[in-house]
Amino acid sequence: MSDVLYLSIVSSIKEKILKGDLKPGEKLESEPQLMKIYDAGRMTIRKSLSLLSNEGYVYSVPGKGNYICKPDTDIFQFKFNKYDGLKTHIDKVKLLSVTIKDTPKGIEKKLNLEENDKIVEVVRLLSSKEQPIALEYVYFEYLPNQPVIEDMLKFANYLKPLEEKLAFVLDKTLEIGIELPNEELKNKLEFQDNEPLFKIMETIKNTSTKKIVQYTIFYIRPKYLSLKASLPKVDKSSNIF
Amino acid sequence: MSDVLYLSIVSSIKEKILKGDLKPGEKLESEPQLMKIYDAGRMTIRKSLSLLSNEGYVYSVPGKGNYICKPDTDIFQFKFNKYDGLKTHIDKVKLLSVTIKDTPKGIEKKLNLEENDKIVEVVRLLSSKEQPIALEYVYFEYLPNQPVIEDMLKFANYLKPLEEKLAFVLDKTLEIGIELPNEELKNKLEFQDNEPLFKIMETIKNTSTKKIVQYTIFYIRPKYLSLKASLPKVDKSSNIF
DNA sequence: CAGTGGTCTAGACCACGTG
DNA sequence: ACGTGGTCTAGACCACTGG
Repeated sequence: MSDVLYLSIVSSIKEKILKGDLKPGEKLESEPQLMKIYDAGRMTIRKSLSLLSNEGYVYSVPGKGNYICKPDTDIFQFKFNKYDGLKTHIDKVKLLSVTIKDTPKGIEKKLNLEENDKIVEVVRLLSSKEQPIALEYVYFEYLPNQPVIEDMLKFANYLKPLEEKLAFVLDKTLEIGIELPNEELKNKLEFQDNEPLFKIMETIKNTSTKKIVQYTIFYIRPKYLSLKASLPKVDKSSNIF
Repeated sequence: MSDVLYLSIVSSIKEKILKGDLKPGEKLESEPQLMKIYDAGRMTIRKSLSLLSNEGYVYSVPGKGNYICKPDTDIFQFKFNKYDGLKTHIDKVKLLSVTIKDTPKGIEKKLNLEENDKIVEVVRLLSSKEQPIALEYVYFEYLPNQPVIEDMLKFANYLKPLEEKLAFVLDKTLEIGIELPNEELKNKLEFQDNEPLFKIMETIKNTSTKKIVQYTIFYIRPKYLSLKASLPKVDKSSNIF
């Protein structure tokens, strides 16, 4: 029960679905019927249906009716940030190298570049107070006259401000894999056993220009990374309907 | 440009955001102003704002105004299904064992069970035409007089029908880790090197009863599992607003 | 054809935030 | 007091679906 009519209608219908009175695929009462049932105007009913639709409970077919969804339980959602989402606080970010290369092996396809283009490779080591945790390789197109180096030294996540500015145009993709470390990785991460590492590949693409802005490979020891996902929750925070 | 007024308003405002004329944090024109700008009624303007809100472009503060969002770029979404989401088709599902145990070590906390409760452990091997791909341990409470065994033998995913019926009440959680296989895992998956495995832990909880319905550990060779995630896309499929 | 959902308007009242 | 967004209504017209 809510003091707002359309929310109380939402609760009522949701309860019927949860109790099983309304089953996936079944048709709801028509909107004129719902108006009578809940003593509400049409737009109020439709606001309720809109909310239920956003939350994945209901869909509608023009000319036919409103129906209960058969929900997809296979979509998981997880919040992930290379720097904030770790189990340990990152105390040090050490810039190992910044290299301008002109023959990137294996990476050129990822960045959609021509053969003559140059790319910047940034290698950074992330450590807690005690020990190294992760190694990061960042690749992006080399554009002369762009002073990125200073920002890289200053900020753990130097792309963050850019991301917030361009966020609506950026499309990020993650791929998670496993890799057994080679000697270089072992040395840089300062361990000697054959502990496998998470290999996280992040691609950032500008959807306007269709170009890949950045490609990152992130190696991290599993004990420091928590990869938890859950079914997407719909935020009811919005009041606009 | 769309033949539907509120959609054309959405496009117009979205374009302004993408071009950078409207920046995150900035205030939109007030609703009465927007009514004049677009020559539309209030509810039409609000429908547009509603859509923009659902897609993460706009939020509103009662008594103040509508604002451009500072989007969160750290939430990734991926579609995952233990059985359909693999790189290889699963040809065989071999039931290795079904055991009723009364002292589950390490699992009892996960299932919120009392000490005297019994649980069922189901071990299954999933194989392609050529070779074993994944090993699965499923744990759930043992309830006498419930013939689950037959279903388990018949269906690769025996919980699937149940899931679809109860989907609105089920809360699924995934955790992804890495594990170096012990001898048992190596033998069952028929390989001898030290290839690390994805360890995927799935918890299924009934949100009504607050009980954990099922806990699954899924070991899979990395070459057969594709774990790709992207920023959540908002489906504009819904016509209810 | 009647019934359904989709779009849109004009207008009302409220609670909230700022002066 | 005024402007803002939040809720709600009554009524209109349209396109689509079904018998």
